[in-house]
Amino acid sequence: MSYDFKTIEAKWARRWEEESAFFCDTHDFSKPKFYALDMFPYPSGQGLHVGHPEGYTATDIVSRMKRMQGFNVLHPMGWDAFGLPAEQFAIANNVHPEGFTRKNIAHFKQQIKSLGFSYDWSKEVATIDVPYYKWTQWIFLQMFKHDLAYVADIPVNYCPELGTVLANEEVIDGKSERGGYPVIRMPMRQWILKITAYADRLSEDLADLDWPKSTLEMQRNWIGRSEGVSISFKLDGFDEEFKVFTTRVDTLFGCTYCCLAPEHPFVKKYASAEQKEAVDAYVEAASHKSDLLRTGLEKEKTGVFLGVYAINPINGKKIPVYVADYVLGSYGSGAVMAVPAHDDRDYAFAKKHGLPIVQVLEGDISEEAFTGDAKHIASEFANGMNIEQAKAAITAKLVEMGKGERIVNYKLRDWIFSRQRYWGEPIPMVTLEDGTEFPVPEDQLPVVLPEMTDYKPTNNGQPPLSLAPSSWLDYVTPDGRKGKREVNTMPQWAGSCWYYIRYLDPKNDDVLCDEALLKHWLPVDLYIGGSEHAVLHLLYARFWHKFLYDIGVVSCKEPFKRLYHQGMILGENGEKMSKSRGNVVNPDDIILSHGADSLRLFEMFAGPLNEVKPWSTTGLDGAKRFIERVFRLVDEPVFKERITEVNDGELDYSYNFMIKKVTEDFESLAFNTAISAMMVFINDCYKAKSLYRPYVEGFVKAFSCICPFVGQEMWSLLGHEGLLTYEPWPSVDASKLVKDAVKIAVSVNGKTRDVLELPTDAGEEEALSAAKKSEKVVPFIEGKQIEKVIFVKGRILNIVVA
RNA sequence: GCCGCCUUGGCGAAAUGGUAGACGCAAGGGACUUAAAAUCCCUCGCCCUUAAAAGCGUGCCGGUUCGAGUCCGGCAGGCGGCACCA
Repeated sequence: MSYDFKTIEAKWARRWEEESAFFCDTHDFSKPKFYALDMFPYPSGQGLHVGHPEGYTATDIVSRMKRMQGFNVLHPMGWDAFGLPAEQFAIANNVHPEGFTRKNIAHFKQQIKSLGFSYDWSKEVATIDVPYYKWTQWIFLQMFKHDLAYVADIPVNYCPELGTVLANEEVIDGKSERGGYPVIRMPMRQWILKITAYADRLSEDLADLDWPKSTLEMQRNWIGRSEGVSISFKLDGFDEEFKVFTTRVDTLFGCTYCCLAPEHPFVKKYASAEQKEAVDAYVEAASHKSDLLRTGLEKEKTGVFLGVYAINPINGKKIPVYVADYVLGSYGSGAVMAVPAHDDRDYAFAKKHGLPIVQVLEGDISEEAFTGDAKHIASEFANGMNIEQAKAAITAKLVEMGKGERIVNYKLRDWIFSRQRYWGEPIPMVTLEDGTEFPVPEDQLPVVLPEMTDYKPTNNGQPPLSLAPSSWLDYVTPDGRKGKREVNTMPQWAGSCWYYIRYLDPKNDDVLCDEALLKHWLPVDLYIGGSEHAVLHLLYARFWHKFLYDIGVVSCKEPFKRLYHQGMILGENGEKMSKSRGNVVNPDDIILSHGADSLRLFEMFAGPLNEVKPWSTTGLDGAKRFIERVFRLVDEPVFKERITEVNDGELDYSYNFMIKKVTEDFESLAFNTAISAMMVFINDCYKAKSLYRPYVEGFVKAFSCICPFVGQEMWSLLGHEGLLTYEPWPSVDASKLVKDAVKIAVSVNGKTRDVLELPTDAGEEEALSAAKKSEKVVPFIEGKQIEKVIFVKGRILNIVVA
């Protein structure tokens, strides 16, 4: 019987299901724990694509190995199920988004099951489940109680096409992250989470994480911590000061004007009578510009003189104050000191408006600002100092004068947390008739989404829930005050902020998770998912986790100890898979044509997990061919007969080397090289006269992590009744890894001339005398002075001649 | 513009500073077969060559080293992220 993947895969999928083979008793603390987590998918209408199994196979391989190594492994799966596409589908087809979503979940689940992942389905969660989002709402209430959630009328990123606001993280080049629709700025009442209160810790704690460097860097840049000095400038003729933030306090003597953001309160208040008209017109125009226009393409520095002056605190000089939209209202204090000689933007602005340029550091400023380090030449007491020294000296002076203080600023802004959508968690708040915000009491959770027939936002910008029946909308507090429920819902990111916690205890209705389980299982040991979440999900989840730490729910500071990103799988033509390019590969087709094991093997062998790699039909054929080659060892009589109970030693080295390599490579997620080591072993098996049974079985265990169906089938063909799941992981006999003889490269002046076979313990002298006898080496050293000999045992002998 | 990553055969790739190209794909040749498929064996960086040996070779230029794909400096190209953050 040859390799019949359809029968094999159906058979073992059924058996695993029947026996709940991968059930994890989270309350069993007797074994060391291992928590392997996948980023749970959004169950889209298209079903799984071939990118999903890539990351899932990686965590599955590690999970299977860890189980065999004696760990209690938690490997769960769930659904990030709230979201825009379902709502848009519902509107277009006049159905409820939940039905569509549930159908997609069922489809995803069936697809995932057919791929042989060892998930414990008893832990499954979906963010749309009422018992789940009850606790999402509970966490929100705790944040509200700790002053981390507030409402404000603020300028937001509004997407008319989607009919909702978006977080800063969801806006890319002035367009929505989902759909790519234009986004405009407009003021709106919004719920906001004070993520900035955690900016310092979110930035600092990155240092302890085993995460990809690039992701750490992206988060660091996004949070944008910067140390500097806040300086007070007095307005000339008024008893009023404004503050500017600078990281280059050393250049203060070169400050020749100041700029305020259009949003700065002083702009309207202190613009002079003559300038008022021009200033108002400028501010008005700036408020209509979208962020894209204001910060993007249009690099020209515009601005208008306010008609007032400020006093530079360090030298008492009177300098003009401008309003300019290159100054952002949302960063620092919304005001800057301008030093044209040593800042590119200020240079451009000063040139355009004919403002004086005062050079304080040595350097060429004839064409552009000088921003490098140099000696100060016009900074009075700081002359002769470099940047660092001058910063210290001038800061000290400002502090002494009471005009400056060291502060830290962040680029990170608070998280706009409300969406004008139906298909999201209701925000458990009520606006009372007196206008105050009232949190729904915890014992009244969950606030369940009301049944509705229309999910469209109203045309006056009100969220769909504003049309909910009054039985839902109207609320009376326990002490009799009346109010209306919040009609905004949470963004899709809310549910994914804490799902890894709920997996531990998914059915608990009393608390979001049992305390003992939290202590034992967190943090997540291995988290694999796409890098597109580097600053969205992965930042938000860290924020929530830190909050839960502060209120004593979790006991570790970070949720995900080790993070890894799988690389994208491109189409066969090397381009991104897309319907329009016609290069999409559907995993269902592959399972039918080659089987799940071949798909898993191919994706793991195609290249390093974190790299972008193209799909390859012939590569997939090759994967299947290897499985068939492996399968033959226990299936074809000619090989079966070679399996013996006595070890003739022939495969000792090959087997032990393979197991060692595979164990290390699985641990470091280098599956492509682990597989190549397995291929080498199998090639050796084909040449061997006999196959020592324990070696064949050890191989099958390792192989079954990648190809679980055929691995299990082979295990059964080798005469075992049970499942492989908890069979002990094969061990390595290190003594078998020592060879009697080694090949040593002999090089002359670094160029390899011969390879000699020498006893393993051969020393330098033995190697050198052997080399001197080699006819390939002799011509290169003959008649020359040997100046030096470098010998690395078991590796190389390098002879240096004059 | 700034930050990070990457660049090795026809292709995917491998190589604790120590024999560059393991393993696989594609290609070519052979065995088996009436034939094909499957399988098994062999060849497979470039140049010169009947062959061997020598020479060249990890994007480009330079450096460190007995020895560099690997470390350092500069440049080019590609990918990802941020983008007036003072």
